[in-house]
Formats: sequence, structure tokens, C-alpha cells
Amino acid sequence: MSKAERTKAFIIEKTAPIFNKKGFAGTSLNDMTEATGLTKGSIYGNFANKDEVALAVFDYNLDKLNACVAAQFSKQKTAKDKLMVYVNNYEQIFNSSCDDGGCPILNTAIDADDTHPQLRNQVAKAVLSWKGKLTQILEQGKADGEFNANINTEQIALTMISMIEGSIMISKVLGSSAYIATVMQSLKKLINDLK
Amino acid sequence: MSKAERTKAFIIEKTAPIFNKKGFAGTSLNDMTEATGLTKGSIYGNFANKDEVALAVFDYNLDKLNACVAAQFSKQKTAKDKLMVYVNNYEQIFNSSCDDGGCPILNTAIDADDTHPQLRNQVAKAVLSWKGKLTQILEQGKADGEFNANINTEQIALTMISMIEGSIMISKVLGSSAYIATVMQSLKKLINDLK
Amino acid sequence: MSKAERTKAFIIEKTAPIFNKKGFAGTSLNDMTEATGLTKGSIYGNFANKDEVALAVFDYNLDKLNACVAAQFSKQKTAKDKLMVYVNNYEQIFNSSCDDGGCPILNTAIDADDTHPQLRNQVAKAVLSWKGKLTQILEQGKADGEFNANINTEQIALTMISMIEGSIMISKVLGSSAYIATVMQSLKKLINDLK
Amino acid sequence: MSKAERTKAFIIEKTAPIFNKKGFAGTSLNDMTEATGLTKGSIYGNFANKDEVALAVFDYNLDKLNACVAAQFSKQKTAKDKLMVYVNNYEQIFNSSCDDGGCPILNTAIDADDTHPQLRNQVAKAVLSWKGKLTQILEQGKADGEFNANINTEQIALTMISMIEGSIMISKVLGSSAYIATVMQSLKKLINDLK
DNA sequence: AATGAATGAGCATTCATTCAT
DNA sequence: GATGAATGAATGCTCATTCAT
Repeated sequence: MSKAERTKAFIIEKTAPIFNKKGFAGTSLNDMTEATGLTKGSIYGNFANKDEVALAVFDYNLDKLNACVAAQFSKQKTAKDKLMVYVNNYEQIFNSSCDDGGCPILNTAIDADDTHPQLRNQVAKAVLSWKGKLTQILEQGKADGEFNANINTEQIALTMISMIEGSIMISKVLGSSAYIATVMQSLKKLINDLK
Repeated sequence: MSKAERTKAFIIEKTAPIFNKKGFAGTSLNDMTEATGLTKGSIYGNFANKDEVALAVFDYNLDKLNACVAAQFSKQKTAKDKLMVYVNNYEQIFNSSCDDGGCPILNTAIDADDTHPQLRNQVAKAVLSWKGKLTQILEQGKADGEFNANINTEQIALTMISMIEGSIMISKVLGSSAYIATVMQSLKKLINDLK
Repeated sequence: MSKAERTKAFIIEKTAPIFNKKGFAGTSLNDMTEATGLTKGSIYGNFANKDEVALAVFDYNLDKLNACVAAQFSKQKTAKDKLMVYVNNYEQIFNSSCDDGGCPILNTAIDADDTHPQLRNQVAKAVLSWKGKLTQILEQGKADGEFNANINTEQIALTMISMIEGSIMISKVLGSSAYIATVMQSLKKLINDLK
Repeated sequence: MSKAERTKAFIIEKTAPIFNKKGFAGTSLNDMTEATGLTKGSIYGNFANKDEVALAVFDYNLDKLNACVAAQFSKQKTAKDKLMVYVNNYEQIFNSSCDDGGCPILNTAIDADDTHPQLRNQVAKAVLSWKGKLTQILEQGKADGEFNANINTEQIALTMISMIEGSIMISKVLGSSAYIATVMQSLKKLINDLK
């Protein structure tokens, strides 16, 4: 890893929680120099502009999230157990990987949808990829006879994502992760009912 | 209604979609003068500062939303039919009352949670009120024998809200209301399964 | 006194201490509406602009000051006793008639000299008038044989004013009227030494 | 001296006469950009805010004044001759070092006393330091047998400052330095009478 | 590769003033 | 004679960005 690559990584790492909390418009170059201890010139030496940092930050936050989920997935064998990871490990997945700013997919989606097409596009890819992965697990479960043969896997995947992200929103705004826990009980039932 | 009240209402009405799309930090006084045709002085003659406009705008958007839901509710008699309003009329409720900026509860929750305590507080009240209303309908359904006696009404209310808000997020970021429709099918099943 | 005259007097009275404390540039129309409870329109209905209020306020403050001094003068018969009024009654003269903002002559002189010719002109008149009055008393004392025949009355008048105003400045900035008291002891000696 | 230090010094030097003439509230950022030819951004890159410039400007004006007095003092040996510097060289001391805006101590004292605690504090220090220096010279004169042993040195120091500042006020408002000259004749007598 | 210093457009907010009612 | 509402220029300050060194 070259010096430049290391500095870029450093900038991303240090500014990630700020972008996640304050959003794109709410995060200033000053916030970024304070968080990194670097000068504006240095940040502009490594990124073309604020947009590029924001895009890299989203990728970074997403990778952290995905890595955390993947680690949990790998511990489980059956499709059902994999899906249950969200029910049983949501605390590790979100609380630990999101620096208390909430879910970066949700945050960036709302922040960027009407104002920042490039960023929105990246979130869209992330959501589609998430949906794809869940659908795949659900299909696997079908194939393995774990789940009923006539479930609509895409619908279930979208429902799972909605429940997770919706409950994160509630929890953040009401200031208690208990609301995620409650909704995850509904998710547990939904997964159990797949057969 | 005095001139001042009319001007205040006018400012709120014209700036509401901007705040809903761009968020608090992303909406500038210039955006506001352009949208209203008024001068900055005039806006400050009617509101103490940008915060106050944002607070009033949220109330306005919320009232519109609630009025739309209430209108649909009033057409239904049973608890189940009332809950089904979200499944059957989500287009009228959201698309028409949110000026294409998405759900103001979701948007404001994400925009304000880490940066604007007063606004966050107002969203929190709105979420709690929504949860309360749904819980009340569910309890009514229980009392009327429509729903199983041992359902957890608060859990179901929170799950409903999560599914609705989560699916709005997905739809916005993927640019198609079809995703709401799909998740609403899951909501339909959930409601039907209450008995 | 007509309604208009009463309102004008009311505005002057209520804004006088503000102008005296904050100066012309530092006093805003908002300060003036707050202090009076009147609207901007009402103030502009009674005065052409902020300048006119400031001029009237200076006259008002000056009149109060002069009235206070005149009252003390009238209690004394000899020239020396009249001059001693500044030594013996400076507290009544300044502390009571200046609303704790300091001497309006000094304040307005410094505030206006480089920025507000009209106001400066009015202060100049006040200083010349003060000098004239002191000179006259000193001349009277000379004529009455109270003071030495070859004192330079104008020089002594100017020196008295300087000592008074200079010591007010020191007292204000150091936050204690003790400094006026000390310098007034020098003034006492100066007056005693006139013969 | 770094670039930043040079720019800071340049800003101070160019804005000093403006602050001295117009006061803190009367001096705008626009005045400052015009006087320096710099942009607002540049000024804010070198000072945290207008307050900091005003504070630095006061120090600069005071230093110039003190340097001028010190230069005159150093030419004199006896205590009496040192005190006489104010009588004999007031023109060099004030007219040359104050950019025609008057004495910065007097101006800033009146400008800041009721509105700007930090600035007022700095003026207070300057006045106390001046008083201290004069007292010290007077004590030296006492010790050397130049002055009568029972003079009240602090009282005389305060009286001298009052006469100087008071006469500057009169001169400024009446538009003629002759008034300073006249009062300095009284100061001369006062000094001569110390023995 | 990084810094220090600058830019100028933009920010939210306040200003003195006006005028229809 | 007074008010409420508006104006537009000006306020102090921050923004993302640039570039010589």
C-alpha cells in the first residue's frame, strides 16, 4: 500500500462516522480536517472533491457492514439459520459497524435520493445486492426443502430489508434499540413461517 | 386569517417540498426565497429563523399525511379494513401527499436524528402517535373478536411501521413504487394472519 | 402637549440610556422598539430617521445633566462654592442623571467625532456652553475678589472639564467611581489655589 | 516572519485607523476588505473573527503610543523632565501616532465599556499600566528629592491622565489641538508645583 | 505528497427604511 | 397617528475549492 493509498484510507476511516451522522450537505471540509488532522490541501491532494470522499466513505461503511454480516453467515449452515442472523445478531451487525450513526444504507439513501445521483446510485446497487443475497439464500432454502416451495423469495427479501431498515429508523428517532429487538421478533416469526 | 398568518402558511406550503427533498442543512434561504418569491427580510419577518420554518414545515407535512390517512380510515368500519388502508391506498397516502420527496417522517428522522434535537423530537412524537393509533386499532380488533386474543399489538404496530417506512426507502432509492407494492403484499398477509 | 409630542418625548426618554451605552452605530431600531414597546412605523412617524432620534436624545441627556448642575449651583452663592459643586456633588450629577452609561458629552463626543458631523456639532456646542458657564463663574469670582486677578479663566475652565471628563473615562473603564473621587480631590486643590 | 504573520500585521496596520475612528460596531468587514484589498475569506483565514482583529488593533495602537512615549522618556533624565514630556511633546505623541482618530485608549474605553468586555478589559490594563508608570516616575522624583515628600503619587498620576484624555476629547470635538495645548499649560503648573 | 494561504460565492441573519392600510 | 408587513442592502461568517511553494 503506497503512501497515497494509506492517506486515502486514513481520510475515509476518520470521516466515515461524520458523513454517516451529518450527511453529505451537513459535513464540511472543516469537519474533515478536524477529524483527520490533515489540511484541506492534503485532502484535495488525495480526492478530487468532497463527492469523491463521500462515495469512498459509503463504500467503506458498506464493506464494514457486509464483512460483519458475512462473518455471521459463515458460522451458519442452513438457509434458515443464515436468515436468523439478522434476528440474533443485529446488535453486532449494526451497533458495532455503524459508529452510532445508524445504518449507512438507510442514511445515505435518504440523504442522497433527491440531491446526489451518483451516491444514490451506489446505494441502489447496495440494496439490490442485499436483496440478491437474501433471495439467493431463500432459493437455497427452497431447494434444500427447508422452505415451502411456493414462497415468493423476492417479496420476502424485500420485506426483510424493510423490516430491518424501518426498525432502525424507529430506534434511532426514539433513542432506543429496543424497537429493533421488537420488530426482529416479528422477523423471527416470518422466517419460522416459511415452513 | 391575518396577513401574517397567510404569509406564514404560504412560506410553509412553498418550502415544504424543498425541505422534504433536500433536508434541513441542504435547504438554503436562497432556495426559500426562490420558491416563495419573497425576500429574506420577509421570511425573517414571519419566522424567527430557519429552524422555525423547518419545524412548521414538518408539522405541515405530517398534518397532510395524517389528514389523508384519517380520510381513508373514516371510510372503513372494521379494524382489519382500517389496517388494510395502508395496503390498498398507499399510493394515495404517500405519493399524493408527499410532493415526490418521500415520507416526511422517514426523511426528517434520518436528516435530524444526529444533528437537530428539536426536529428529531417532533419526529419522535409523530412516530409514537402513529404507533399509538395502530395499537389502538389492533386492540379494538381484539375486543371485537376480529383478531386473535393473544397478539402483541405494540409489536405488530411497530412491524407495520417498519415495513411501510422501510419499503418507502427501497422504492425511493431504486426509483420505483413497485417495491412498496410488493412489501404491502407481505403486510396484507400479516394482517390476514392476525386471525 | 399634543399626542405626537408626548410620543416623541416617550421615545426619547426610553431610548436615551441605550444610545448612551451602545452609541449611535451600536443602537438598532430593534433596540428602540424593544425599549419603547412601539413599532418601527410609529418611531418613523415621529422622527424622520435614526439620526433625528439620536440628536433629540443627546439634547435630552444634556438637559437632564444641566438641570442637575443648575439645581446644585442655585444652592450656592459664591463662585468658589459653585465650582466646588463638581467636587462635592459629582455623584448626584453623574451617577443619577446618566443611567449608568457614563457622561453623554464624553460618550457622544467619542462616538460621533469621526462619523457623525451633526451630532458632533451638538456636542461641540455643549462643551463650549459648559466652558462658557465655568468661565463666567470664574470671572465673577475674580470680580468679587474671591479669586486672584491674574488667573486665566478659560484655561482653568478647560482644565476643570478635562479633569472631570478624563476621570469619568477612567472610572468607567476601571469599573469604580473611586477614581473620580480621587481626581476631584485634585480639582478641590486647584479651586482652593485660585486664591 | 511567516507569510501569515505578515498578513496579520498588514491587516492590523491597515484597519487600525478605521477601528480608531469608527469604533468596533461602526467598523464593518467591508470597511476592512476595502482598507486591505483582501477578501473576507483571507481576513478570516488570519483571525478567528472581528473581535480578534479589534483586540489586536488595540494592542497595535497602544504599542505605537507607548513606543512614542518611551522614546521621549529615554531622552530625559529627571523625573520632572520625564513628566514634562506630555507637556512639551504631546503633538508628537498623539497627533503622529494616532492616525488622526484620536487617542485609542480614550476611544476604545468609551466604545467598549458597555458593550465589549474583552476589549474593555484590555483598555483597563492599559490605563492601569499607564497609571503605574506615572506613579513610579513620581515616586522616583520623591526619592531623588525632586518632589515634595508628601505628595499623593497615585492621585497625581490619575489627575495627569484625566487632564490629558479630557483635553484630547475637547480638542477632537472642537476640532482644534489648541485646547490640548491650553490644558497642558495647567499640567505644566501642576508638575512645577510638585515642589 | 503536503502545506499554508488565498479566493469568491454563498451562508443565515439583521439593518434602516418605506408604505398601504 | 400608528400598525403590520415588506424591502433590499448590508451584516459577520463559512463554504468548497485552488494553487504557489
